[in-house]
Amino acid sequence: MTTVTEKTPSGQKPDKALRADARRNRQAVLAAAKTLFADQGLDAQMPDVAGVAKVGVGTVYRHFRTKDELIAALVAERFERLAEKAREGLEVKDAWQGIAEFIRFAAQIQADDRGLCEVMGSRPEVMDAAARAAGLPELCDRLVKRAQRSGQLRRDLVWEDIPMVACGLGSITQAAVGPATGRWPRLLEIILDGLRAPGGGKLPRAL
Amino acid sequence: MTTVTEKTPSGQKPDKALRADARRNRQAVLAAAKTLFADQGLDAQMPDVAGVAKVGVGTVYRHFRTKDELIAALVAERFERLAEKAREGLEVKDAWQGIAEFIRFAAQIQADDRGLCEVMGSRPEVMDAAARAAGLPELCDRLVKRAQRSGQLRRDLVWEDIPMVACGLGSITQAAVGPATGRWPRLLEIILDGLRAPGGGKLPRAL
DNA sequence: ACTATACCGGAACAATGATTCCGTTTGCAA
DNA sequence: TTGCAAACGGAATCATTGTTCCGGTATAGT
Repeated sequence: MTTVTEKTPSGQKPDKALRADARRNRQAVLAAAKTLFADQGLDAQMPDVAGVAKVGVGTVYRHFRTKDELIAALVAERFERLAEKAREGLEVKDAWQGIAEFIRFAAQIQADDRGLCEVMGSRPEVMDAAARAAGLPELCDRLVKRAQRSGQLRRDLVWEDIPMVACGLGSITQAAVGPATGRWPRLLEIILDGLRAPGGGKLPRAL
Repeated sequence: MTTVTEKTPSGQKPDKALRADARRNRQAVLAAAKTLFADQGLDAQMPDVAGVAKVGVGTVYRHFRTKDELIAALVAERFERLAEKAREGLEVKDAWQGIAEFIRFAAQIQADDRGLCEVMGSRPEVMDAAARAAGLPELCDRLVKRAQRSGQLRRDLVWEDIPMVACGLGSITQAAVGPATGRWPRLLEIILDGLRAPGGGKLPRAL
């Protein structure tokens, strides 16, 4: 069962033990997929991915067994970045700043990636898995608790609310109905405003 | 060109001039589609719709030329209800109550309908068209202006923000990650809280 | 009852797009 | 250099689903 030469078509970080051209192609595919899914959404097609990567479809499939697996890889990468940002947030002096920055980042990441938003909307399981893998539940929990301890975040929030808010922000960024494009950052601030602890906190509500 | 006997396969309200069984079947199809799309999302299949409606596929297609047309019909119906609610909101004594109720309703409608959320997420044009047809831009504008006049709603909101907020709430309701199901109403209240005019308004922020 | 016709059912068709297959090419270790 | 396993390309295949077609059936006016 568990041979040393185990097949790892898409495994975690097996950049080793790959022939030079293979490694290069894999990167090309990932890059192509990233931009294609980002601006065409989830129904960008595999042949197109291959095309943009200057590679045959077969090659795409050698690196990622299915379209879903490719998407999952992309999602994982995003969540990795998110988790990183969360850790940074925990370092920031001001606890509120820490969590607020994290949420802003999450919104931005989605504003830039239609595909990500669609996964969020139509495949919660995938997101959930990726989030768990990146350790986000734990990180969110810490961000929340810390900001609450400092009295700047509403007492009634729990970490599970963070993904929801992030998700909502994601679709807000995409929902730019015609003339409203670019207004989402303001809504983001309004929501953050709502998350702040009533009364408490360093920054008074009225600015 | 414009004959009196014009074909109206799916027209507005041609419930008249339809044979009894046809009218009945049309209703059945709509009902089936409503529930199927509501809980399976947009990729519920036409044959299934027919099946649930106890009707042949052909019949579905006689009433709705394409799947998109069927979806559009469903969406239109929802927006009709939404518009109605908006008009009610304009009648409510308290302007804030009026708009808040409207937004709550919009959130609920989406919480109950996965398909609607997906249309929102992946086909803004359809939504836009339906909203326009139902006169929602105008209605939202009035709701917003009225609540602002009474000093209860943030001055910097414009009607275009309402669809965005509604959209965001929609995906929040769907994003129930496992144990968080049912928490969305609280988030809704938090957001409404953020929309209230700072300082002003009848209800003081601290409860 | 009778017929013209509006409607129905569902098998068959077509299009779209993911995935497989296999002959050819390339990297690299000996 | 040479040998060969690792990779490649992309035409061909398969699966899924929306949509069409047409022989049969129900409705409503006479």
